[in-house]
Amino acid sequence: MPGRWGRGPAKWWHGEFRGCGYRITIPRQIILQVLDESKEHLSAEDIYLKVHNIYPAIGLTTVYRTLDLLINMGLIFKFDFGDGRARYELSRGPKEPSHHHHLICTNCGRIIDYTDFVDEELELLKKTEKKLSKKYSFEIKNHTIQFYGLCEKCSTSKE
Amino acid sequence: MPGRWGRGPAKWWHGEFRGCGYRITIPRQIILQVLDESKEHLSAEDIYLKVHNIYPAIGLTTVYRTLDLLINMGLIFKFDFGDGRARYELSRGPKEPSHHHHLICTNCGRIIDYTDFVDEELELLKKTEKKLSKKYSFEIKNHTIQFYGLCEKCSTSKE
DNA sequence: ATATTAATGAAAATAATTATCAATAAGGAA
DNA sequence: TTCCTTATTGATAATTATTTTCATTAATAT
Ligand SMILES: [Mn+2]
Ligand SMILES: [Mn+2]
Ligand SMILES: [Zn+2]
Ligand SMILES: [Zn+2]
Repeated sequence: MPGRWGRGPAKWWHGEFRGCGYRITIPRQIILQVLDESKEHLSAEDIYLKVHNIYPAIGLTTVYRTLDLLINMGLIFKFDFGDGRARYELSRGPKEPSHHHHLICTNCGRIIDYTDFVDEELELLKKTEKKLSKKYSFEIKNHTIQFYGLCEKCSTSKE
Repeated sequence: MPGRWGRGPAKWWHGEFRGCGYRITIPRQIILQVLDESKEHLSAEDIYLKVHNIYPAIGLTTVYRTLDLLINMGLIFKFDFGDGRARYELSRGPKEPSHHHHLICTNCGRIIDYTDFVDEELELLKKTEKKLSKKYSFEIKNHTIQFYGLCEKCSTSKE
């Protein structure tokens, strides 16, 4: 069954791979597909299981290796939300620029993506980065902002 | 040699322990002492080794257990800077309120504490927290802000 | 189609953290 | 102080996420 995988229209990230001399393999394509289709914050094992449904030959090692590669290429971000495993998400889709921050419930682990910034916030962030860059001679590439606390459910159930 | 440890003036956190019904033990006192005396971001093993110099009977398990306790009491913060081990620091000393953010070099792992906020930053942060609390019914307890990039050394050595 | 070699996956190795459990010592009562 | 209760400890074993190894496979250029 030739063409079972990878024969569709070239994806937006093919160029990125080619430019770096990396091969476009079936595992890599499906891992990216899984990341693209999920709105959650997937762990390596989550990804492994999802890929496994589509391509059972996948190995967990390959998932880790590919995630590492994607991080270095800047295509995904790696997060630690305190549950003992790393979690990953696409840094930017072809669609919307998905920059956002996180609200993390320290009781149940729920994660809320927070995207509705105000101009004021973005402006100040830019200004702060500039200030820090100069003062510490630090070349800032990106940032994370996380708010910890109790989600609605956990907050009310604790009274 | 009675009074070898723990006979000095009562520390600021003794009340916190008593209030929770926790016992004030030698390991706990020395772990807090080590955290208090260090300006670095110590890992559990770092702490274990430092405590071991003062109190060789210490066990690594106790370090982990105590750190967990201190986190739950709100006396320390736990951070992940991406080097595979958690790092800890006192959340507030008796001296200065030490709230700060971090610059993290993704090349050499250097961590820079950043404390020189502007009023504008603090104000906006407060405002943002209030907005998020309301919109997502999320009870915000604290936050982390981390900037990733290249430190001076790594930035220049890469040209 | 063939050659080259990057990429893969099974398995073993690592390393941080957690669980177990008998021994110890903190803190209250006498 | 001395004794009692039980929270705390530390040695050890267990767990678990991630890495390393290495022989096999498959993506790409020719
Ligand atoms: Mn997110
Ligand atoms: Mn710090
Ligand atoms: Zn919750
Ligand atoms: Zn550096």
